[in-house]
Amino acid sequence: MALSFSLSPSCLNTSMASGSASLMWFRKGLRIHDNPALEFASKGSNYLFPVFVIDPHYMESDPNAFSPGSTRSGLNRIRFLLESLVDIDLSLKKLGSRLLVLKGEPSQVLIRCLKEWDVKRLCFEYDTEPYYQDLDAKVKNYASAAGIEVFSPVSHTLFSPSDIIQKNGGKSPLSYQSFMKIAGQPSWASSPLSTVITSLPPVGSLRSCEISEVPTIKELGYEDIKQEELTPFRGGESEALKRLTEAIRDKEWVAKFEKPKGDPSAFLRPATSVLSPYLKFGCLSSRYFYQCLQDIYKNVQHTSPPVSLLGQLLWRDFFYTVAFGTPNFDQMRGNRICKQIPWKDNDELLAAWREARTGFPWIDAIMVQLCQWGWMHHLARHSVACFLTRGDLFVHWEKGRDVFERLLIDSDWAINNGNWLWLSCSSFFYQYNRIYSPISFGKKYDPNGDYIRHFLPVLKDMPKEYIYEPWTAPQSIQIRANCIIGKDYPKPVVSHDSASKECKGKMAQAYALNQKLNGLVSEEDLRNLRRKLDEEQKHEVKTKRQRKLPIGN
DNA sequence: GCATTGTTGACGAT
DNA sequence: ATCGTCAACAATGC
Repeated sequence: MALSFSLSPSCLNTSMASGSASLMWFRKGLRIHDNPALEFASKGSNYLFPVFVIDPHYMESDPNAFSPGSTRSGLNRIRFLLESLVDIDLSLKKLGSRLLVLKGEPSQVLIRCLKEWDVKRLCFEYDTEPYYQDLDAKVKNYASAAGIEVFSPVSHTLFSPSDIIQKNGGKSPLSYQSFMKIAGQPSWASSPLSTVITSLPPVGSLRSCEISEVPTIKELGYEDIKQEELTPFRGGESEALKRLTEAIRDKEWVAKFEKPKGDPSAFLRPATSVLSPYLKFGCLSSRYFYQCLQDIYKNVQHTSPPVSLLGQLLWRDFFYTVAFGTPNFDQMRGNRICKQIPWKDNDELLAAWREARTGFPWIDAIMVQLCQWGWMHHLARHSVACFLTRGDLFVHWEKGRDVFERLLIDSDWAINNGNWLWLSCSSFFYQYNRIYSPISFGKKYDPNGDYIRHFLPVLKDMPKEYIYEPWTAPQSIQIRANCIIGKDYPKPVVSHDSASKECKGKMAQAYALNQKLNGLVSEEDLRNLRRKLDEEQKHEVKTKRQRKLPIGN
């Protein structure tokens, strides 16, 4: 199908003076197709400078991090980004241009480029994340003072988050249904107009700016890591379009797609499209994806949002909108939509979870897949997120969020935080009595435990009767399976039955407090509740011990 | 105030 | 495979 997006005529001012230069600043939106900023930058300019800035904060090796990578990102995602940059560089070269890679604090680098190259027009995709809101404000301030035209279109999402918030009376909708009601159809949904870029203006003189090619992982200062320990997913627009074509070739699969029915244990052929990392970096346009889906839907009976494939794109927009409209969205404190809950500060439990040694094979296998692939099925994410927070360990969702943010190749600020709020029953979803069992949830999809055997080879010879609960295997079986529990594979860090019961009790008390104080729970209120819960637990342990004592002693 | 709804729980009965 | 039960939440709409 043709790429078909129109820009409103007012955006297309082609009467620029000759000799003018435009700068296209790539951040997300690492694609040529459906890229309004790139298109606008290339129109009516004699020179085009396509720039990507390597932000040391994001890219520089950090030996103190808990996994290989920078302070903010694991190596898998850094590599995915570099692959995406190589791909866009190749595409630009085919169009008579190239990618100019620079290093440094992005606003400083950008401002220097604008001066040096006498840029008259600066184009970049609008970004709703707080980091870019701050950064972009600096760059825009400079540009407007210097008389540089700025074009910053919303093209990462289907809708403009600020439009939706405005339509909803200044607040973002807080449920999917209310979001859907307000959103309606995207403005561009039925305006097919092909805008395939066939050539680009040449890159002008670079003067004294230091430009490099896209660096390799090694050049960024990282050790080479064994291929088999890295993600099987390759970055880039070409790969994204290939994956999309493959996914939508099976029209029946697209029409019948129901997210909650997917199999989280499928790893040879994942149950979902795995387009999320490409959407995250903008290697794939969500709007192009949307139009491809509509193309298929119009001829066949199909599932509907929220469970359909289209529904997944709308979830993405939903979280982007709430995240944009909610101050302190990424933390509990000061977040008006987040329940205040006295989470435990327990680094040992957190480390056990993060390092895949909780002793629950289903949980640990998922965490290994996260570390190796940087991707796991949505329901697998639910399992481990629920386990860490309200289900078993009662560790703060922000801690789990940090681990996902670092390791996922598709980690996306709005969506990741939104889902952690959801799974921890801090917002959006509140039925804390519905807990995923770390034993039976995986078993119902994969009774043989093939997923566990693949990601936890230490358990590969454990009989299927015990693979979800290896600590219950008789010693003789453990010996035969070459896996002694407590030595080769850990014992469970908690008993799921008692831990989940305890969690439910804590959630009930925390909810009651939030309700009583109308959500205005102070640090002190939370401290008091935490103390109360600790005392109750001590008492509980004591009475249990007493019950165990032989009668008559 | 009350009924309904909410992307995806576990478990047991049919 | 589909249902009711368990125990039970908040937001929404009437």
